[in-house]
Amino acid sequence: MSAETTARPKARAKKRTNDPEGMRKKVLDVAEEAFQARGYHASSMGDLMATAGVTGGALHHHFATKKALALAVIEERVAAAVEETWIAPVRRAGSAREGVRAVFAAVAAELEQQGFVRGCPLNNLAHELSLADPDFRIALADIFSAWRQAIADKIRADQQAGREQGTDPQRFAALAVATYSGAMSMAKTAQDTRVLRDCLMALEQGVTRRRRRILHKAP
Amino acid sequence: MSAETTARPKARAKKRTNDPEGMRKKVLDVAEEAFQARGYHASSMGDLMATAGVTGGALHHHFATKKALALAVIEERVAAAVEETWIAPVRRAGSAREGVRAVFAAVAAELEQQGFVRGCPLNNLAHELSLADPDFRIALADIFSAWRQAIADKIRADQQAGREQGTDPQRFAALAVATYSGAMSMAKTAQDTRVLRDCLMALEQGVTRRRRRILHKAP
DNA sequence: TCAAAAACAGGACAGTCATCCTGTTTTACA
DNA sequence: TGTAAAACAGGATGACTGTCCTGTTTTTGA
Repeated sequence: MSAETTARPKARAKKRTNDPEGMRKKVLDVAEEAFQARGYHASSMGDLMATAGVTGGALHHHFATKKALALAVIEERVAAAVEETWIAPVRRAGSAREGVRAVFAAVAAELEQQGFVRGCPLNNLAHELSLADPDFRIALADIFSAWRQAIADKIRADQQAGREQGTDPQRFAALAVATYSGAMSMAKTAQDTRVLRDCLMALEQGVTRRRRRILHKAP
Repeated sequence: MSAETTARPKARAKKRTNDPEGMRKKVLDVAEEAFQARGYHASSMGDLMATAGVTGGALHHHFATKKALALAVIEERVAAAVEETWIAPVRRAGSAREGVRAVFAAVAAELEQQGFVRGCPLNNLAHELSLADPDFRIALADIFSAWRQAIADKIRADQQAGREQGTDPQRFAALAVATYSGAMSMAKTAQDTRVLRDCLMALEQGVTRRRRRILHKAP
C-alpha cells in the first residue's frame, strides 16, 4: 500500500510489441464479440484462444477462469457499451425524451443498414448468466441500474428547468429501458427491425401525452 | 394417409401405467423447468435424465437429439404458456388496455409472493437460442408474433366498438410486449419486481393518454 | 393367441470442455 | 548489467457432453 521505494516509480520505457495493450485486450475483444454472438456457454475457451491467436498459457495468465473472463467483459466492455450508446447521449441530449428517442432511432438505423440483429449485449448476457451466478447477476444488475439512473436524472434535470412536471423519473426510465430491451429481444428473434420502429413510434405517441406536436425547439 | 383398415381403429384398452401420459410428458416437464431455470446449454442431458428418473434409452426414444427436445419444449410448452398467461386473458378482457394491465399486474403479484424471478420463458430461450439455430429462431419468432397479433386484434375489436380510434394496433401491441419482456429482464436480473410495477404505472399513465381517470367501468 | 412395433434399459463411444502444469522468454527496475 | 517478476508457450488431464447401440420388456392390432 505505502510507497516506500524512494518515491520514483517512473516508467523507463514503453513496450515495443506490435500490440500496444498486450494480449489481454485482444482476448477481451474476442470474448466480448463471442459472448455477444454465441453466448457464454456456447463460446469455448478453445474457440476464444484460436480466434484471438493466443495460447492457453497466455489466456490463463490474464484470466484464471472463464468466469473471471466473463466478469471482465461485463465490467469493462458491456458497461462501457451502455455508457457510450445510451448514458452519454442521453446526458448530452436537449431533454430526456429527446435523448431516448434519438438513441432509439440511431440504433434502429444502424441495425437496418447492418442487415442483422445481434441484440443488446447487456440483455443477452443478463438472460444467460443472471440466474447462473450471483456475481454475474450483481454485475449485470448494476449496469441496468446505472442505465435507468441516467435517464431518471435527465428527467429530474428537465424538471428543474420547468418541464416534465407530471412525469415520474423512475417510472419513465424503467419504461424506456424496458421498451428498448424488449424491442431488441423481438428484433433479434425475428431478425427484423420493424418492431423497433413500432415501439419507438408507440412511445412517442403515447408517452409524449397531451402535447400534440412540438413546433418549437429547445435552444 | 388413407385409412384402408376396415375403418375401425378403435383403441382397445387404455394404458395402465402409473404415468398416464408416459415418460414423454415427464421429460418435457423436466426440460421445460431446466431450460427456464438454467438455460439450454447449461442443462445437460444427463441432468435431465437424472431429474426425470428416465434412462438414456427412453429419452433418446422420444427425442432423438437435444435440439429436438428443445424444439418440442418451445412448440408445446412455451407457446402454451404464452397462450395461457397472455393471449387468452387479453382476449377475455374488457378491452386491450385493460387486458394488458391485468396480465401485467397479475404476473407482478404472482412474482412478489413467489419471492424470486425466473424471467419470461419465451424471452429466456429467445436470447440463448435465436442466433444459434434457425429452427429455434423461427419457432420462437412465431410465438412472439402470435402474442403481438392477439393484442393487436383486441385493439381492432375495441376500435370496431368505437374505442381506441387514435391507436395503431400493431404499434400498441409491440409496445406492450416489449415493455413486458424488458421489464421481466430487469426484474430477473435485479431479482426485484419493483421495476415491473414502475413499467406498469408508466404505461398506464403515458399510454392511456388524455383520459385522466376512468370512473365508469365497462359492463 | 401371436407377431410386429413401440417403449424402455443401460452402457459404450468419441469428442469436447475448462483448468492446470512445467518450462521459456520478455520486461521492469535498481 | 543483474535479477526477480511478469508474460507467454504448449501440452497434459480428468471430468463431462451428446449420441448411439444392442438387448429386453411392454403394448398394439388382427
